[in-house]
Amino acid sequence: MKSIETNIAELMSMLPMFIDALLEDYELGIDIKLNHSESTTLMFIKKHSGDPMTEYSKKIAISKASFTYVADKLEKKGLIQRIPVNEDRRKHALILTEKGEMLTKKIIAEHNQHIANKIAHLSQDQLKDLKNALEILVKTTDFIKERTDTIERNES
Amino acid sequence: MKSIETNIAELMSMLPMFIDALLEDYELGIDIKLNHSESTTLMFIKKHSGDPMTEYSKKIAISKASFTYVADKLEKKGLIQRIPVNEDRRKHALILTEKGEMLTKKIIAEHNQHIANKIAHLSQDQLKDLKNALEILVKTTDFIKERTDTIERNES
DNA sequence: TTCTAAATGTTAGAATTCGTACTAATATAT
DNA sequence: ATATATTAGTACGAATTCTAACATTTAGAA
Repeated sequence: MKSIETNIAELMSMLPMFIDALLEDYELGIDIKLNHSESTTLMFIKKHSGDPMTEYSKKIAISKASFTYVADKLEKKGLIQRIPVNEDRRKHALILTEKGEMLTKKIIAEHNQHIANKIAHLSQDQLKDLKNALEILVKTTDFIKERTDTIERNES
Repeated sequence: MKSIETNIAELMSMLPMFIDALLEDYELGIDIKLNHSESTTLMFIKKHSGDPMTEYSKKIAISKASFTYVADKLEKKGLIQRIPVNEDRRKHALILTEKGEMLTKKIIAEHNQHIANKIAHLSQDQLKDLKNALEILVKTTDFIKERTDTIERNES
């Protein structure tokens, strides 16, 4: 009999396949070429604008160094702007340009539609279960991160 | 009021952060250098040995072209072997070598321990909820994949 | 203060992944 | 039976991500 922790560890390994299944065949019908990191970044900025760059790099789960590359590309395409933060001159907040705003609206609509199509044949009960499951993961993420932060503070 | 499908689409974007939170600081205490794709592949082969390469590439969610690179590295390190499949000579089954078996045991133990540490402060109820949530995602993955396969067959 | 440690973002080069095209083998249709 | 389409895996160049090292700025301690 495996422990529940072991069960969870094993189930974790299936998550990339879940994400892949839901994003399969996802292609943006827009004129500007954007990869997944770029479009996801735009969506995060639209949802919560003006955060420093490291914040977004954590959300799309790439290193801050890699995120510099993503931000450069989005800036060159005229979709975002780096804004120096007065209170902390190390930080650079990101905001959408006018062009970025308009494009991101389309991206979000297409993204939501794509996912909706993928789960269109699920029953209402299955949809509710799926939504609840994802909410559990979000809560768990917060819980783990809070704890991690606390530990790090105590160590210093 | 957003539709449940839209809620799900938005929640989806948090999954990479969830995975990241649970794998943070994960380092293998073994003498051979392995990246995440390599160690995950070994664990999948140990769990279900002898599948053709494409099967594993789907599980770790990289393209089959990229998986060739991963398999090459594991083979050069003496951890796996490509075995030609008689019934279908296009396919190459993967199996662990003796060395690969031994190493993968350690990897699995360390992986499970790492996850266990990350969720150690969750209550029993939280653990149950998390396990159930992950199981829902696995079921949903299967459901979506079945449906997709059916659609593809009908289109041809 | 003043020294030290930590955080933010960038750079450079290596490692990994991707997209496309290709060969070989199999499945399907006519 | 033959032609056509699909599948498994690989090769190669481009794109993306990573790690390590760095400058700058801020936070904390002595």
